[in-house]
Amino acid sequence: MTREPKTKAALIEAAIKIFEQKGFQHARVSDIVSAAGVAQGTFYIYFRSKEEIFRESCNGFINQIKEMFIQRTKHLFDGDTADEIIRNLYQVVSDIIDIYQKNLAVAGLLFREGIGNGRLFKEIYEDILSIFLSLIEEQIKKAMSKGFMSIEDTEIASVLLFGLFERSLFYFMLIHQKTDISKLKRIIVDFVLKALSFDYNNQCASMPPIS
Amino acid sequence: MTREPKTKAALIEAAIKIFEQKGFQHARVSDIVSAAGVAQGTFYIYFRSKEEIFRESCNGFINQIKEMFIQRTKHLFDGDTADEIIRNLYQVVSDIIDIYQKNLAVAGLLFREGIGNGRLFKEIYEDILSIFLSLIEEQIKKAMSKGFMSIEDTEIASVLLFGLFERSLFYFMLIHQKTDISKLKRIIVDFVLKALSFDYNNQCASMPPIS
Amino acid sequence: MTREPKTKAALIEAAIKIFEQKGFQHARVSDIVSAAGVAQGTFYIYFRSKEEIFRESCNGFINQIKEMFIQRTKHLFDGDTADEIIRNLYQVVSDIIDIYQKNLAVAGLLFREGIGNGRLFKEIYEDILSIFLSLIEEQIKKAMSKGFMSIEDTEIASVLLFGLFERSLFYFMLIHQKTDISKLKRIIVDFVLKALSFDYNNQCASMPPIS
Amino acid sequence: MTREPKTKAALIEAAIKIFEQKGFQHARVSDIVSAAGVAQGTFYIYFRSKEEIFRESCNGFINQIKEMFIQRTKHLFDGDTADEIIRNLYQVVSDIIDIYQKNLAVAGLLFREGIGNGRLFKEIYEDILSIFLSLIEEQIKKAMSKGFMSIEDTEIASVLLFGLFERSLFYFMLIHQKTDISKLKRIIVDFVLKALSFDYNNQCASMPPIS
DNA sequence: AATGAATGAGTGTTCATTCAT
DNA sequence: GATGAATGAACACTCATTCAT
Repeated sequence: MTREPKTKAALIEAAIKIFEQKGFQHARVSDIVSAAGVAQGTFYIYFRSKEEIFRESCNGFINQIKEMFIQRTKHLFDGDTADEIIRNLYQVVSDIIDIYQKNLAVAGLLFREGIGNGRLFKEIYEDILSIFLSLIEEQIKKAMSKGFMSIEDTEIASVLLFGLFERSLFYFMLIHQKTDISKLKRIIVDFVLKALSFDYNNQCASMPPIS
Repeated sequence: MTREPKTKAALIEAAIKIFEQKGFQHARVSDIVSAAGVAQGTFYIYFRSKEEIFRESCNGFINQIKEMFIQRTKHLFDGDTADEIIRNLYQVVSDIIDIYQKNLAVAGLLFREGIGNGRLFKEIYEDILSIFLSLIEEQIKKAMSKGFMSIEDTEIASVLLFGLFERSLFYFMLIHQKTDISKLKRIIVDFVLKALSFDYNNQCASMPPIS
Repeated sequence: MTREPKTKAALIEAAIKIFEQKGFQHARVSDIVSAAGVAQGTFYIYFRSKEEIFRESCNGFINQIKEMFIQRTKHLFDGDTADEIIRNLYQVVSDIIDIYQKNLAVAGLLFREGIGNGRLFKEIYEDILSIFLSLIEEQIKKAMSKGFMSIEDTEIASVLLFGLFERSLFYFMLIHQKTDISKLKRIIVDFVLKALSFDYNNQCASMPPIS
Repeated sequence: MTREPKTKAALIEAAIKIFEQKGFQHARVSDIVSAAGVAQGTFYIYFRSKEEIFRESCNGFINQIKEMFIQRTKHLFDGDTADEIIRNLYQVVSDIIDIYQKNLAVAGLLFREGIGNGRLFKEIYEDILSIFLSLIEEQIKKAMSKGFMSIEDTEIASVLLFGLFERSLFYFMLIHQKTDISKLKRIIVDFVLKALSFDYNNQCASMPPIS
């Protein structure tokens, strides 16, 4: 386990704070270092540039979501009843939102500042996009093979799902921060399943009482 | 009606081209004026700042979509059969995508560069968001009152729909420009209607053969 | 005739002064612009970089010497008596030294600062070197063909002459500024002619009383 | 006699290599230490500054030439025939060139980088200049007193000789490395002697067959 | 309306040097 | 002696904006 030096962690923490406050463009490296309590030059021991610390600042969040998603979806369709699958899906949605909430500052960075700024965008946002699109598509295909749903074009469906997720979290977490989160989770699951022509069968698809 | 002077139009055209090439941040006013074939100072006769020309560059596109949307949705639920509504909705989706396609450069500006960049974002993107969210929500309420669908929370539904639209067009028009557009239109309509628990009734909801 | 803008000339003049005082490395662009009485940004209208103004500062001097040399040596060996040639050569030497003296600051720049500083050196000094070596060699060959001297290797001779000139002017003009210049001119001519086995014949090679 | 510690020697060796590659200005202390395989801080145990290691890097070469010159010229005019003196002078020239060749990297440093760079120049180059000028002048006076030559101004003559030597070695060793060295040695001796009005008498001044 | 030379505030980055371990 | 993380002063260069013509 390579211990991240304290200084680097302090710089990242400071960077997130400053980027959030001023936006990427208006954040000065000098703001970051003074917030981190280190000297100007120290910054360049750990980061090649302001862009690099931006990227690294986003990584923790991206990786958390990615890993969680991969873990949680492994057994998403292991159950055989619709009910089980609904519960599983709810869990995934719930976890994504929780991670989003715990990393609100970074999420803001990523979806507000990361998009735009030319170079940064291409490397960060489009990466995330392609990673999640393939993860989502994989799950849809699995669901289809298990007979839970029938979709004409899995790529298009994945993109629609991604967009629906990304922008709604962006809106409700960052712009309009007042919604009842557990209601949001429930509605998203329902919306998604219906949109994907999920076969609710004759089972009573009651939402789980999970927080 | 004062016609836009030639010079101003040339500047906007040049700005779109340069913003598209280099992104807002890296586009220089000097790039824009030299692309437009006018002098530095001329720029400031027509625009107060680089931000202003950015905003004005986006306006045509935003207004086209907004006006079309308002016109087309006026009679969206005037029909009484599901089939008519499906046709109407398809028309709206189709028109949005067509306008998007005709303004690809500006759409790219708006959804790539407009998001982010602090000040610009707040003023442009969140404006669009709130305008479209209320327009969408209004339609959903109309649909509910006509008995075509039943939605738990119309605000959340609007946000989900907006996100689904915005990001999917962004993806298929700007990043991954190879999808069969008419198929995309059809699938979006279907996806949206299912997600909104649209009551297809016992009618044969065949998609119209419209281009 | 393209008029050099006043501002550019002022910048070059200021640059020469500042470079002379502080050396290339320690001269700040801000020193130069404030000496020239213009704004920081104005510098970059006329020069791409600090290096570029250095190069341009040297050009006037280099070109003066080069043109004079070419003009003066055209008829260097037109005379048929040794005496005439000695007079002509004296004229060349004298003119070089006069130009050197009139451009002492720039000459100092070139031979003190221009050598070294990696990139600058290669482009400026070695250019001058090759230009003058070929000009000198050409003259030596002419002198040989006219029978005034007999040299084993004209390239080596040119290099020796160039070095002898360059360093002695450097020394007597810039380091040790107290020598009797007309004596120096006379001795250089004599030194050079002897070194090149010039055939003084039986003529009385009295130096001309030219200033 | 305290032997130079290994580390110091490694640093000097590395410094010469890096200075040669990048030039003094662009050589970083960090380049030198990493080439020497030691830590940043170690550098400052042995050298007060980047300038100091530059100076020390040049010292070996300068001292070698100086010592050789002093030794070899002790008996330069001990012989009474011109032939002996020619042989002796050839030996000096030959030894200088050999030392130059064995220290090509350092010689390059000194004559490319050492000149220029303000402070460094004054302390290093002008030192060398004055040392060698006095050594040369001393020899010329000795030669005059022995009746081998007759010179109007020994200082000017010394400067001319120094320049001729320095620049020609610089040129043929560092810029244009293809000349026949033994030919160069022979021609320099001849050039110098003629320039100094050396009295070849009626002796057969055959060059020695030394390599 | 148009010009384009001039402005000058703003900042990312470098790197020689230090010092606690 | 050796380390290497930390320092922080220093500066070239950019470019949106202005304004006299």
